[in-house]
Amino acid sequence: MNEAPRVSEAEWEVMKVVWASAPLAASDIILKLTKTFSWSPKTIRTLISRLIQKGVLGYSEKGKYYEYFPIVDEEECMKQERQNFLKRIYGGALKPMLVQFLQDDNLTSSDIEDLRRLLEQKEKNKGTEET
Amino acid sequence: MNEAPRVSEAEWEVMKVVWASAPLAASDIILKLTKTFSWSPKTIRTLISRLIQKGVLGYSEKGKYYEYFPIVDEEECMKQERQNFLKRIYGGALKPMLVQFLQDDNLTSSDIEDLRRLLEQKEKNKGTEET
DNA sequence: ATTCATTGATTACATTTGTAGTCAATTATA
DNA sequence: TATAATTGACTACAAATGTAATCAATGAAT
Repeated sequence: MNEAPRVSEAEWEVMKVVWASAPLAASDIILKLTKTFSWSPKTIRTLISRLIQKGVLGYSEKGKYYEYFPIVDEEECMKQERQNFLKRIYGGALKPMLVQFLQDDNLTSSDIEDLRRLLEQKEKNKGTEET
Repeated sequence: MNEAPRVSEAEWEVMKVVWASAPLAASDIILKLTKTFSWSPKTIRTLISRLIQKGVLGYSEKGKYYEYFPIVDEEECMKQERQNFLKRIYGGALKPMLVQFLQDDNLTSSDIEDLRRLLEQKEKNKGTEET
């Protein structure tokens, strides 16, 4: 029921903008992206077209111009990307991956505390889980 | 000093095999990969060639055939992939990413405990860090 | 009203990637 | 040894991707 439309790296940047502030006119998308990337407006329009073809971006004629909005859910897509990454690089082994990310050492003390609390919570839930 | 050779997904699978058991003859690489993927031996040889062109795979004439070995370090490459992923999907924000991975709920109780211990350790180190 | 700029559709083109096939030399085998 | 299979170099080709340009229609600005 749910095809997996491959969103390329450049296309992903467009989706991020749209997810963040949809609905948006093409010109708005272009404005935001040209601040971060050296992309021609033409290029960005191409990316938009492709996202529409792929069925992940939608549009409606609002007023004189199109207004674009996401068709697919950001959380869902991110989850998919997480799973792809995990599978591709770690063969799906979550813990080793987490350990390495933790060892990359980019966490503040308060991040660490938050994560510990989250894990504590998880552990408790495990305890009360149904078999 | 260190160009970033883009290793594609299929190529990455070849590297994984080589990292795991180098040095290997092409036929060995092919044997291992055809067990997991429906790739023609020709395809795998193409991937090997491209990896050599990209400078991430090396070979030496051992006996009658080539023996292949990795030029780049697996840990380094994985770190690079982690960073790419983190940047691309989370704009570089490590904690949110970790939280989501944790919430995907694929950890056993003992995984969770290990991670907690690791975080505890990290927190201690933070305490004794030089400014 | 005329001209310029913008929008969206369509087309372009090089590079990368997936997925092989060809071919000459070499090796293994009948 | 004659023949078949394998190896490695080179070639092939379509789809995806990055990166635009062209073109017709529409809207904006003088």
